[in-house]
Amino acid sequence: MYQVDVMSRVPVYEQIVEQTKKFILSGILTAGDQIPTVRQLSASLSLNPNTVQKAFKELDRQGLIYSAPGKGCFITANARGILQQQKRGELAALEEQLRQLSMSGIKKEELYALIDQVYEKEKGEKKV
Amino acid sequence: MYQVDVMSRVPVYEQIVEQTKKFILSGILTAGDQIPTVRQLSASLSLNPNTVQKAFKELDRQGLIYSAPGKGCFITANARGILQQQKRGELAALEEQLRQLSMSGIKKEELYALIDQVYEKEKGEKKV
Amino acid sequence: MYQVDVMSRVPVYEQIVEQTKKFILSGILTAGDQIPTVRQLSASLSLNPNTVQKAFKELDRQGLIYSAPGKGCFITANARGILQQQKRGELAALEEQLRQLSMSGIKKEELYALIDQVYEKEKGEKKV
Amino acid sequence: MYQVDVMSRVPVYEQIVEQTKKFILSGILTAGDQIPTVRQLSASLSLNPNTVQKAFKELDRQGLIYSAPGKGCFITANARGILQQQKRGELAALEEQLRQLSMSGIKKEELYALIDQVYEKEKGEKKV
DNA sequence: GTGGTCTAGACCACT
DNA sequence: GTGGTCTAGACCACG
Repeated sequence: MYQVDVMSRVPVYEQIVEQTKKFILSGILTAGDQIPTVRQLSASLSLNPNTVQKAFKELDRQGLIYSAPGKGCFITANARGILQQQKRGELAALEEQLRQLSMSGIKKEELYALIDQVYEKEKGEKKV
Repeated sequence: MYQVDVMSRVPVYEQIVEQTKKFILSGILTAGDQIPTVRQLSASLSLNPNTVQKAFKELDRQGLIYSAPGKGCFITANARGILQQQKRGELAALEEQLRQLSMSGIKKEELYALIDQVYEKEKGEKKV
Repeated sequence: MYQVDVMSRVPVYEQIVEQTKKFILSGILTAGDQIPTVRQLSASLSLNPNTVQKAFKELDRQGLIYSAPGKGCFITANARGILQQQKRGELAALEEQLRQLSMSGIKKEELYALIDQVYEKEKGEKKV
Repeated sequence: MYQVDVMSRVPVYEQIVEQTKKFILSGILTAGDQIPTVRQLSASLSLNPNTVQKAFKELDRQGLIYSAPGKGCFITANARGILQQQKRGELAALEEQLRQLSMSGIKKEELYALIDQVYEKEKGEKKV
């Protein structure tokens, strides 16, 4: 399920955070689901337990998981809602990005096409 | 012209690189133009010359500027072209980003509107 | 293993880069190997950590090593291949060099002999 | 005749020195010939006279030219001989270069071919 | 412990 | 004056 790239310049713990978020957003992990334990994950990814611990602490801080001592970590009830809010907040950053693309000769239509492509696939997945 | 945020998590030298790229892309700096000297910029931004130097070296490495020791640093002939190519290459990353937005309940129409807004402004600037 | 000449006109950090390349090409360092840490190397060569850091960053940039913050720097999987390609690209420069030698009265046969000498030694090493 | 590349990382004055050497070696400039004056060359190359002056000083130092105050600079009688001696001394450096090529999978035969190619052309030029 | 960034200030070569 | 390199030493994030 999880996989990290140690060669990437993005910190390993952040990769775990991002992947967990992706899992929640895409519905692979839903409210109440238990995520792997620190030991399990650190073993399967050959990582230092501290690294995994740090990732989980960050997810906890953002209110996406809660830890039940002795039992494990679980997705919070409103994890998905929190993430959707976060993403909406990132729209501003997207605007700046689009501005630079517009100055790079990328045509409006290319972006339209890209959006359509992503949303079509999304639609298809929902049917499943 | 230049301005940096030392509190940001993104390295100062990288901020300088990004801003220079933005200047090139937007036409503020064009082929042959001299950019500020290391000393000028480090003084005006209250930075250590080494930090600015590091930024310039990175720009040189990417082929966006060339440095003529004893004279200064200048925008290369095809700097803009290189940047446009770079941005085009980043379209793939945008796709993943859009995928996450689509899963966050952001409507296709919101993205269309954002694009239109950016490209309209662009059009206006071109008229000037 | 490493050794630098601070009196040389070629920058120390570049000497480190070149030596590392040589180690990779000769098989002393192979894919996955960890190279000395910044602190180790700077201490053993009596250099400032920054100088070594600069060398490693350059190697990283060329795709010959990757740095895993908190762990160390390692030879990339295709480092050797990249180097072999680089050297092949330098053949053009060799041609100009040979042209000047030919105009300096150096006989063709002297160059043949030099090549044979190098390739004979190479052959000998392969046997070991 | 002369031409410099300000974008190169090799110093401009050194480019002038190298080109002059090349002219001597190839017979374009021979003993007693007058080379351009500092003013002429700095004007035609759009360079600072100091830069040209520095190049000429270096050529003088190496015994390749001598300056007759008020008249100009001239190629010395044994300039060509000095250069041929210099090139011969550089054969050692070539050996190390060849060693690296041999470790890069470049075949002996490729080098033979390169030499033949250069020496054939040389031969042809001599006929003219 | 690791690498990455930054400051402070020096020296050099080049123009 | 310019950029390029280096030392000395600090602080941070990461594992």
